[in-house]
Amino acid sequence: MDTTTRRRAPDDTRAEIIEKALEVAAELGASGFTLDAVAARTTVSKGALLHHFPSKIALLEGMIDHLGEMHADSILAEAARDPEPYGRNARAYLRATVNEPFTPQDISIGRVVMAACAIEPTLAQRWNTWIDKVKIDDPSDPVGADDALMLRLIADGLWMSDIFGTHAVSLDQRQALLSLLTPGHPITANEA
Amino acid sequence: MDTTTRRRAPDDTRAEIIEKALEVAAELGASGFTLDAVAARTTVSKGALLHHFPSKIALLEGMIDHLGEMHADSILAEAARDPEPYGRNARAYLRATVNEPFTPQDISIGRVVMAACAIEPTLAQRWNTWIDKVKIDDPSDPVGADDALMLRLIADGLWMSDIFGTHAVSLDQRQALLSLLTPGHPITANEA
DNA sequence: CGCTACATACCGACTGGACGGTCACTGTCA
DNA sequence: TGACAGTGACCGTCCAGTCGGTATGTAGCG
Repeated sequence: MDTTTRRRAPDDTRAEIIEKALEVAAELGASGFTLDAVAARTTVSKGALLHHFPSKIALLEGMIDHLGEMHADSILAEAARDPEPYGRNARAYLRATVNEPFTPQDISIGRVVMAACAIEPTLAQRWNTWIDKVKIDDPSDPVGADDALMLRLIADGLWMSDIFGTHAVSLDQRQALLSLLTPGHPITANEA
Repeated sequence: MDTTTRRRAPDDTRAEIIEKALEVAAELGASGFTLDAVAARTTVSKGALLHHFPSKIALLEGMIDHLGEMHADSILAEAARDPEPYGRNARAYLRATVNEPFTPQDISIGRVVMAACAIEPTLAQRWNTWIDKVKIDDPSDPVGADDALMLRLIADGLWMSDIFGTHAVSLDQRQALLSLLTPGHPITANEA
């Protein structure tokens, strides 16, 4: 068993492909995101790419799983460092999603993912699955469901605004949105 | 000047093409939205289609202009029938955008527009231009800019949620979001 | 330990179809 | 007659996915 084996572990190859695919998405955008472009950037051939991801959609699924997992992790990490339990998860979701300004690469990747989800609805479902994992298992949070939803909608709207360049939202404004939820003061009218 | 002229006014043809293009978008989705499919549905040929819209992007621009104009109108209409001046425009934006549940056709068209904007950023700018027209020219509204922005982000987030099927938001919850803005009670912390 | 058999990673030229866009031409009006 | 709506066959490109083949592992077996 040689440490310099020529045949790598499949998981390594898959990981490399996804990593490079994200680079291509970041640099070339949706129109330049082709299997050939991705393969050209990896150390493996297009054949190997198709061997590990049997279709373009399968590759996008892999990318979305990767991004979804990372995003879910960062939401949980934000929640873990938030001392205030009230509305913690919703706040963490907003922080992890749009707290810091996007790089041009982030925007480009966001656009590719967005286009993919718009063209292939199953990909949108797959993303939703990842994000759904976060809000589960926190009955300890006394925040009203409506308020929590409100903050998530704000986060999503802000994300879309950043991706499409709709509104210029300052850091102060983002900060203000984070302060919306306070214990015992429901924002929306019909709390349960 | 014959009323049954065989050569129609160009504007009529353009209008028909855009109308039929939206039908194709509604029924076939982003992957089925091709120039051939659009031409096949109109009374004119593909050549005429390309005569009026010299490229696919030009056609999408025409569709976005159409949708943007209609949407801006319906926002203004909502605003006009709202007796409460405080936050009127922001509320109207939310109402016009996501007050009533989307039909599958609406969702499909939304996805096509979304994909187009994600792939071709200039289209996103074009949409923004239409929507920007609404918030202009209302210095009479005393609502804080931050609160107005908040409601717009909620509306956008809700729109995206409807398009991607992320959250199931009840009519009651939508109603509650409309009640967020009340005079003299800023929601966000740092009102000007 | 070889030897065989099979599985899997990988290669890259090729294909087949989709699709955006062109063009030479006709018909119709002012 | 010039300008323009409109035609539809055609073209060129792009690109996802295929396929025959090679290289490199591993498992069984005497």
